[in-house]
Amino acid sequence: MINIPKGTKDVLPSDAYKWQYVEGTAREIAKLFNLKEIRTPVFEHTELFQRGVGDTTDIVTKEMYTFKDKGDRSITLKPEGTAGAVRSFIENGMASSVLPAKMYYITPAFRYERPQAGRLREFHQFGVEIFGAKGAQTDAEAILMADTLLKKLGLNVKLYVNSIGCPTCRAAYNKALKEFFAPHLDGLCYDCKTRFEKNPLRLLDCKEDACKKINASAPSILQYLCPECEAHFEELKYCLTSARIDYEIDPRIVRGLDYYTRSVFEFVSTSIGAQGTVCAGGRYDGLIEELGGNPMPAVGFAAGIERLLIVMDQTGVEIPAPAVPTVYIAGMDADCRKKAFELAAALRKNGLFVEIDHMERSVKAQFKYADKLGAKYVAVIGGNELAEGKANVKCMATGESESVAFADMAAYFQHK
RNA sequence: GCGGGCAUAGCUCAGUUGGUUAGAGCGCCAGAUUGUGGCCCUGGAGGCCGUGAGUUCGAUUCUCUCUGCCCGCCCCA
Repeated sequence: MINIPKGTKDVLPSDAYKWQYVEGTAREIAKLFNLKEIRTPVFEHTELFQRGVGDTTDIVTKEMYTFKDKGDRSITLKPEGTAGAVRSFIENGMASSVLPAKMYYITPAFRYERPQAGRLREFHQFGVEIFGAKGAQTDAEAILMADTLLKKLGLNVKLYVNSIGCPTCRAAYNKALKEFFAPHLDGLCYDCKTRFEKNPLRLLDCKEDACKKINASAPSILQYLCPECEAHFEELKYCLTSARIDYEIDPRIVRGLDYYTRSVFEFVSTSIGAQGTVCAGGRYDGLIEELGGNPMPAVGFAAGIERLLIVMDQTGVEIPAPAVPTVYIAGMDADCRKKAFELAAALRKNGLFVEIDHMERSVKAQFKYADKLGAKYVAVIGGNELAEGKANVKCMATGESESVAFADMAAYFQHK
């Protein structure tokens, strides 16, 4: 017995409709916002993520699925979707075509982590990227799109937004943070001491009580935004309000990927344990240049499909049930089953959802099976029917039967 | 990477203070007039009681190891 690898999950045939519903809804919303799908490889050169996601991030330093291929190239399974989309945007010269370039993807992603509720090693994201637009209205549109999707899926979420500024204001803020934390260094946890050196921004979202107490009075990034970033953030807030989107400003939101600038946001569900962030994103104006393209602003977000499904499940969101067969054709003996097969083939050519017996079951058992499938009608073919060229069609809901000629069946079921 | 919990039928779980054939419910298959579903009834299939070792006359039960799963931290979607 070979088991499924740690941190992965099968989507079983009986559950696939849930995924299809979420993915289908995401595609629908994407269409409303004029996004086209992009599909990029599941693996890329390792360097893409090192530069794109950030050399010092947890994702790159300890969570990537990296291996050498037979040509001795370092290859990495994508740990997120943005880097690949940006690589493709640059490589295909999309900067010279119509802007903005608005696209979405539904992709698996891989991170070597300790599996937990809503956190798998292979997980799936619906992601959106908009390239070329620098105004906050575009950030707001991305948020609006995420909000539309989450609401359409029936989720109750809270939106938190923040601005982490541009490299200029962040430098000033980092300096201020260091000045603030320096006298408290001894009181910080071990992790925070290294954060102090490497990435002071991250000091803000430490969960340790001692650190929380200290950073409660830390200066806010919002006080250090440069005039341009501040104006951008003001415009974002204005747009969100005008789109009637509720939000809360949380100056502690900092993202774990290096590429974010200015707007960052998270949609958090309260009905799921620790992994409550169901969708998150922000602006990344420096990333395209970082990856070798001409400077170009961009904004995007990603939603974790597994997390969406968990929340929907826990809150009892009803997902439309999969389609059921219009008709099940039961055959009493071998000859009748042959006729059933022939009729099924003909009806399917007319686009009808038809099922027949594959297990050589009794008529009774075939009825039970048809009932389990939820078939709306069962057409029974026995010796008499075969001789008369008609099937005995029973409506499963009402229990009523009537005779229908084989030749008329396609028309009979067409609108049932 | 750190901490806690749990591994018995396809699923959800009982159980054995260590003792011959390990149980229930659900699900699956079949039967109840060999031409007709749902409800009820009856029967059946299906478990080396997660792995390896130890203690013991004897381990599914006690001890340890490993593995896996779940939950939390970290991090993130």
